[in-house]
Amino acid sequence: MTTRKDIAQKAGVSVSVVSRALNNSGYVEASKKERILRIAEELGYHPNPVAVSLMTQRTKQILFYCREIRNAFNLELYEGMVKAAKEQDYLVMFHGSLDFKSIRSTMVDGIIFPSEAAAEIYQNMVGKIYRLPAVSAAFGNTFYYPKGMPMIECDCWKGMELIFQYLRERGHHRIALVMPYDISHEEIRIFAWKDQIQYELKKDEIDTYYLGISKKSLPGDKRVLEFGEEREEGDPYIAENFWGKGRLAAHIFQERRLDATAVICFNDEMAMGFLQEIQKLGYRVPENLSIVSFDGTFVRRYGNPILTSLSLQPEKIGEKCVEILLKEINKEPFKYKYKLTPRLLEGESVQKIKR
Amino acid sequence: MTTRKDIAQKAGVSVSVVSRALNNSGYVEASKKERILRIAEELGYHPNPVAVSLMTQRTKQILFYCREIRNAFNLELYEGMVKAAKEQDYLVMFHGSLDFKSIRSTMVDGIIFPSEAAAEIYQNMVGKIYRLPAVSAAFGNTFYYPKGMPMIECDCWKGMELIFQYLRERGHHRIALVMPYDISHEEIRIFAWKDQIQYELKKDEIDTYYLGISKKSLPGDKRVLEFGEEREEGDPYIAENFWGKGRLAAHIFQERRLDATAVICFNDEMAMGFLQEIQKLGYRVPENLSIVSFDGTFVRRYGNPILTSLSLQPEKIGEKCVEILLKEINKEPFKYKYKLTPRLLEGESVQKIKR
DNA sequence: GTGAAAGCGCTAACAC
DNA sequence: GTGTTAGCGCTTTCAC
Repeated sequence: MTTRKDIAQKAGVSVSVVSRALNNSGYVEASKKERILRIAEELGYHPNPVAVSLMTQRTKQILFYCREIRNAFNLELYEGMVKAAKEQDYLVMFHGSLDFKSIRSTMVDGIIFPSEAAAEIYQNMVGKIYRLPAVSAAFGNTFYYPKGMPMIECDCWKGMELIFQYLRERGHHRIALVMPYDISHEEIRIFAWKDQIQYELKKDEIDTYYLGISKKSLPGDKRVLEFGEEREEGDPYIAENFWGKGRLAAHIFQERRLDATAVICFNDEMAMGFLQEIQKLGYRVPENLSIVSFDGTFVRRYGNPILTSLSLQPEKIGEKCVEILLKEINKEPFKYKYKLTPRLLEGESVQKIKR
Repeated sequence: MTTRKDIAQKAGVSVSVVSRALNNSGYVEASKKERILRIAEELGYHPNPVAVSLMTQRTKQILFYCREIRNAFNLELYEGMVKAAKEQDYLVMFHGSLDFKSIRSTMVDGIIFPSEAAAEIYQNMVGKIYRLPAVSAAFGNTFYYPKGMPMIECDCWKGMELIFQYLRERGHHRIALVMPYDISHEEIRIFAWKDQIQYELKKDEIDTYYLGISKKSLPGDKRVLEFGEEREEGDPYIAENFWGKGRLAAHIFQERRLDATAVICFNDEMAMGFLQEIQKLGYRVPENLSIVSFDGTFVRRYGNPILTSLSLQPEKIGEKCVEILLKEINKEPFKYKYKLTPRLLEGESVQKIKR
């Protein structure tokens, strides 16, 4: 690799002159400058980014600390980040198999978390001693609340309101909720659903219409697997991911003989599993049953019918995360809370029903 | 940030002693070592990765140069890379919005390309002057052939043979091919299909059963968009991506009134679009029409019915890419060609038919 | 205008 | 065993 020293030697000047010529800073005799530039070109010179980083104390890299790369929501978050980062010559690295400790031996200027939970765990483990600028995407989780980290939030509460409004306008009143968690989980979607559904369901019905796919929600049900848990051979429809949990939810829905006319799913992946399996069980979507999900990612298109989904604006969240993180890195002022408004994306999975 | 200097000062020794103590190299008096380690712990010391990189001339980072992050195949390639890289403490960066020139200001020890085409373009543009270790995933493309770069190939020819064998065993003989390219494109899947289908179709039928979704294949058809091209408002079923092209292919299939009993799709995303749209057009899958696609990624599960797909083993390719790239980086011996064998993943989209 | 020199945080050869 | 020194590739200050 050619260095500035090589160029200096060939041009018969010192390294500092080369540096000034190349960086367009300070005084350099015009003819010399030209010669230096030419030689640099000839030698195919490019500055060593590591040396520049050591000098400037900036790596121009950001880490997106995220485990689930197959989750379309995370992908779209990432796309937003890349877009915003590019404008300021930053690169975003996508990584989640890193343990928190080794983040410190990663060449980054800052770090982005995909959720309050990840952010807080990090904060407690290393954030206190290692003060790397960090921001987090957020969804109104009330349990985890990392202190001193800016949060970019999409308003899930508002989102649930929008979904209910949309469904009610189309005649739906008995509306079930499909979640990968237990009903007492500190999740804003659950609170918001309960808040809405109290007008339509009796108190003792709520538990029935809540389809929580977790061990706690379905005690003793062998079909439930936790995230990442190995599936036993031969089981036809369950899996340890959102899609598999969605499929299982369809079976539970049938087993409970629910008379719900609409189902709201935690995210698009779960909805895909639910949709597929409920159709296999003989339901027609949207004729017998309407489905709406959260997220609004591109996978909603893969459904047949295409899913109606509430966009949590992942790309915008991603962009905002980078914007704020870079402010933090550059010691510019920023706020600790940003709130984005969700938007309903109409698909084909909801039908108007007669009362 | 604490440095070794800080520790040295506090411990009353020189930086080199600290270095030796921390790196467990050379002689350090036991009691001093202990003290140094304790102070490092207290101060929350971690070595500056940039400085280490400058010193060792290794960034411990690899770049996966890839544009399409929404493509499940690329995602699974990436997952394989991450897995293999982790074992050797390497990080993989996912990036494709970088122009080739700026790769040079990225802190990486090597670079991985997702296809022969990308690899060759890079090779011609910067690879000749900038000799960064590089490898590429490959699919038997015969047009692009980057010299001097190791290629990890999954055998698409063999894959097509497997698909035909599978389909023939189930009574299929009139088999169409859905591709995002023109029939004269240098693509091994097209060659292999022609090679197989010559036994079952007459020469002048071949063009009809080839469903190429490209401007060249469908001259004057306004519904065709090139990759990345903006879609005009209001068009219901086309798009500038694999999924949209798959949907359009379904319409072409119907318009040509093809009597094919099976369709082979370029990849899972195209198959998802084709599947969805062909069902909307009234075909029943697999009862009226069977579908097989290439790739074998997780999105095949989102189909209803679940797609039967030929796995090109993306994770394994990704792992192998990293394995070879690291050999290249570490100047260990390696071969220039590695070939993986594809595997058919059965789904629900193929049915046995009576002759 | 220019070049020597110091320094970013770390390593490693070498003298003591 | 330990400290001094030079150097990785670059920037920047400061004499000249």
